[in-house]
Amino acid sequence: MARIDEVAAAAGVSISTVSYALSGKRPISPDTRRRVVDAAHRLGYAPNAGARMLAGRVTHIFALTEPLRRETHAPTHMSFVLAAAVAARRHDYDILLLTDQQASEGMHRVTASGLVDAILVLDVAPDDERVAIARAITTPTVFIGIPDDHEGIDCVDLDFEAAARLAVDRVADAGHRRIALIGQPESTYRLSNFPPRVRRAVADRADERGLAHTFATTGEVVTEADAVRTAVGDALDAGASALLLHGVDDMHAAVLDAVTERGIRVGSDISIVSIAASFDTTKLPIQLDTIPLIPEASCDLAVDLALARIDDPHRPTGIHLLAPVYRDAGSVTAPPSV
Amino acid sequence: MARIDEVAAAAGVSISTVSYALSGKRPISPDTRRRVVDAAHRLGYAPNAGARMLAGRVTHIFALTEPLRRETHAPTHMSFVLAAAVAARRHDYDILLLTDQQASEGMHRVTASGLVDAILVLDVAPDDERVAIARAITTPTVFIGIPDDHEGIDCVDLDFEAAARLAVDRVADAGHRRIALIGQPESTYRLSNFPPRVRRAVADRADERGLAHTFATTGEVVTEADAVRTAVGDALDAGASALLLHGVDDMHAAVLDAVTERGIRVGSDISIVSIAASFDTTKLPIQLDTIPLIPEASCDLAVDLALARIDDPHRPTGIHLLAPVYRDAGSVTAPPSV
DNA sequence: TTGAAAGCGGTACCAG
DNA sequence: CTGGTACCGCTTTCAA
Repeated sequence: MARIDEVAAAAGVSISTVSYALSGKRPISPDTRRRVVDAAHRLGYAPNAGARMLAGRVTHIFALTEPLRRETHAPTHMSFVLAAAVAARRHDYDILLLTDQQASEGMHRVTASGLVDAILVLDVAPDDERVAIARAITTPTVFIGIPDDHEGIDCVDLDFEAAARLAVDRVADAGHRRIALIGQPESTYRLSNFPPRVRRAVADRADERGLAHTFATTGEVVTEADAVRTAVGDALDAGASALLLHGVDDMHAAVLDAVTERGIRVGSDISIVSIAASFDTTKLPIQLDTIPLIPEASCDLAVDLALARIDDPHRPTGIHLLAPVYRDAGSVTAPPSV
Repeated sequence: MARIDEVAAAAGVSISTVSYALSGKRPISPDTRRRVVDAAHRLGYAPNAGARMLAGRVTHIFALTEPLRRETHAPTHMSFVLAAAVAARRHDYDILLLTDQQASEGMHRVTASGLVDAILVLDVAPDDERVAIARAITTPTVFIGIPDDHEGIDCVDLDFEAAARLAVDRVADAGHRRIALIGQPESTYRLSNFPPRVRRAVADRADERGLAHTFATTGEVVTEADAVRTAVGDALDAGASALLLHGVDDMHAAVLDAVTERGIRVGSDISIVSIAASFDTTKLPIQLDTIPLIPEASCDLAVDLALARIDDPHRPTGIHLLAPVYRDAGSVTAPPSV
């Protein structure tokens, strides 16, 4: 807990010089600069957080609201939290946790007390209550995920439509003429924002490319292995030679099970692409081509957006989409010549 | 972002009166007190975090170090984070996240900058590197979990030995004479601190109670379904009428599978108790008697300890064990009369 | 029971 | 290129 005046004394300069030498906010001669840095290092100096928050108007803290609800996929969620923390630290920011029960109370509180410079919103729901709060407070807020009503707020997410098109193009280019999209449970298409968009984007692109296409959901509310089996069976019976997957890890596993059971080999008898998977697909028993939803990418961009808005509170808000990336794992090949 | 002077003006009192009226640190007439509270509420006043940290010497922030590594059981981990956040909020504290890569750097940084009042350590390993750091810094640090070398540090955890004894007593009281402990994978008994203790406590208590007992591990490094099946089979062949389980969710599920396959009914043909499960056992296909490891209990106690140490930095450190609680779900009954 | 004012440890402006 | 110093907003003595 060394203080700035101790560093100043040790370096034989004034405290303002120490401040400037360390922040780099005004030119300092290389010599003094070194003396200051040395002294600071030697004393283990770090500016007092409270003093910095008071004097500067910057806290160097982001709040992270995360619902932590039961239905949240824990591993995925953890990756996002970790990615957010890493991205924040790269800019000398720390992460303050706001859990669900405090979503509203917490966002208001950190704003009123000036505890944080910006708020990052995780695990965004289509009708997320935090949208209203974000509009009501002055603290810059960035959503990682896109709610239905996103007027006037900053959002970051994967470009799902582009991802869907990329997947269709890939199998079309490989020569497939009949494809099937294996999707999420029924209810998801009513409750969530993106599954319907992916579905439509796939259908539209398939039409453009002249591909025959089918679509199937995989359960009612949660993924059901039986429903997946049926969906895969129907797709194959309809003559599909390529499957596009959009869903959780369980669904992927069930698809691979169903395919394997039939003695069909992925990457030769059938081609598969996973769209927007947010889990670690390399843990699946068979490696799949993937257009992943990458937590690091989303969080990096979110942090950049937050910093930009802190810098200029009046810059226009908007949705920022991440370009999809295709990860080839050999699960797409030319269709078997019939 | 109303300030204290605005509240003072609105209430017609001095700044210091506002401070005292809100903190309750000195007697204020009921009348002025109400006026102040009203004004503060009306203006949405919250003390500026930076100013409070500077002037008082209290940040109202706890750091939470969490490794977030791959082998961590994500759902369990999330429960602990949530429990810590809730416990902290009850005392007007927020949680600042320190992820793995920053474990050392972060703990030093928050200490040097006075960003937090105390540090909570999650997901403690037997040879945890954070022990050394905790000793080197002045910030009060509480471990949720007990490392091998815990000299001079504060730790909180379930009393595993007591839990083991409780489990043995329960089945012994129910009339069982031969029991089996189904444990963790081999490597865990070398790498981790508590599995061996549970094993020994079960064995000792069983001896005291005159019970025949066996023990089996369930894999090499990770839980293997086959190993579980074998372990269960051996136990039954040896005539065990009660099983004690100490392991992860997968192991529990595998045990229930193995038992069910044999047409044996839990709670009548065989009795089962789960010891120190940190996951949600109610999600298992069959409800089991449990002596759970409760995140809320651990975190509440950890926060209390942290506050106590902030209050008195010189109080003696030590291990604080939580008394085990038996949750009856009907899976223990008298052994079938042969 | 209340008020005035001295810091807390930085930042950044104003000088030089 | 460097130094002096007026705040930042609150807590907490010291006085009344």
